[in-house]
Amino acid sequence: MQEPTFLILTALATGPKHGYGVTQEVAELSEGTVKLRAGTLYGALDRLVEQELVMVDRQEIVDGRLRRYYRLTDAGAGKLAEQARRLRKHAEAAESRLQARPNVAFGFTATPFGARP
Amino acid sequence: MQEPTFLILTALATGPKHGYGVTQEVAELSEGTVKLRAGTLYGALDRLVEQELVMVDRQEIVDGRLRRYYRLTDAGAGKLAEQARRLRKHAEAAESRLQARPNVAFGFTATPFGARP
DNA sequence: CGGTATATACCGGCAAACGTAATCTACCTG
DNA sequence: CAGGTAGATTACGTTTGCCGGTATATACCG
Repeated sequence: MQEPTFLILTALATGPKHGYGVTQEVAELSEGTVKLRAGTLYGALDRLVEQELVMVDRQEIVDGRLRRYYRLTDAGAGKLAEQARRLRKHAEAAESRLQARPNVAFGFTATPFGARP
Repeated sequence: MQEPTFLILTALATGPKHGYGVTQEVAELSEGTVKLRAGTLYGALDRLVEQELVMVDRQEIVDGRLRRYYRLTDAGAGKLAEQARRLRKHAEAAESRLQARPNVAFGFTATPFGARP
């Protein structure tokens, strides 16, 4: 599972949202670093529905525009929990290994012989 | 950056390793869940070298076989640190949201009306 | 002698994300 | 009232990067 997909599931964890709402929620929870494009968003949602990690909650028509709400299934919540644990483990592994690494504490220090800037 | 790539950088954080060594290290640090295939490994290494996140440290010939060691560049270590922080944030966001979610505390509880098992 | 472990190279396939444009309505601004 | 912005989804082509398999080569073990 890739990052956009993971974040979509995370956004849906607090309750049903429609596609556009997911985009906003993802932008927020990622501190503005991830802005989902339409292609990514709806493509991922379709796949998630197919995999039954997400389902269509309901749909409304507001101002003549369709608004389709999605929500996590139990399987989706389970999958998200599993993936979150996985990510955390990986992040911890990386961070502890980086600490053990003497050089490059903050930004730029010793670039060993022969390396370019 | 995807998971295999992230794990390759993590494996190299403790010091230079050759390709095969990276595979083993990744299998270990991921608790056996990620076993890199040759195509994935060398493809990713080539890309990382091109992006200058990793560089060839040295190469030896052992038993007539080439053994090429790779190591993290400073840029690579920086990128890894950044990505690790990112992953941790995402994992935290997901986990706190899942806690806030009442049903599905442990595995299987209330499956709302109309959902299949 | 055959299988397994160590190591890397190469290549085609494919899923997913990326990017952009098109569409439609409501609302605000000059 | 024209024109831009925000909301919301659909559609389509491109690119990226992982996946799987095959090939190659040597050493060691049973």
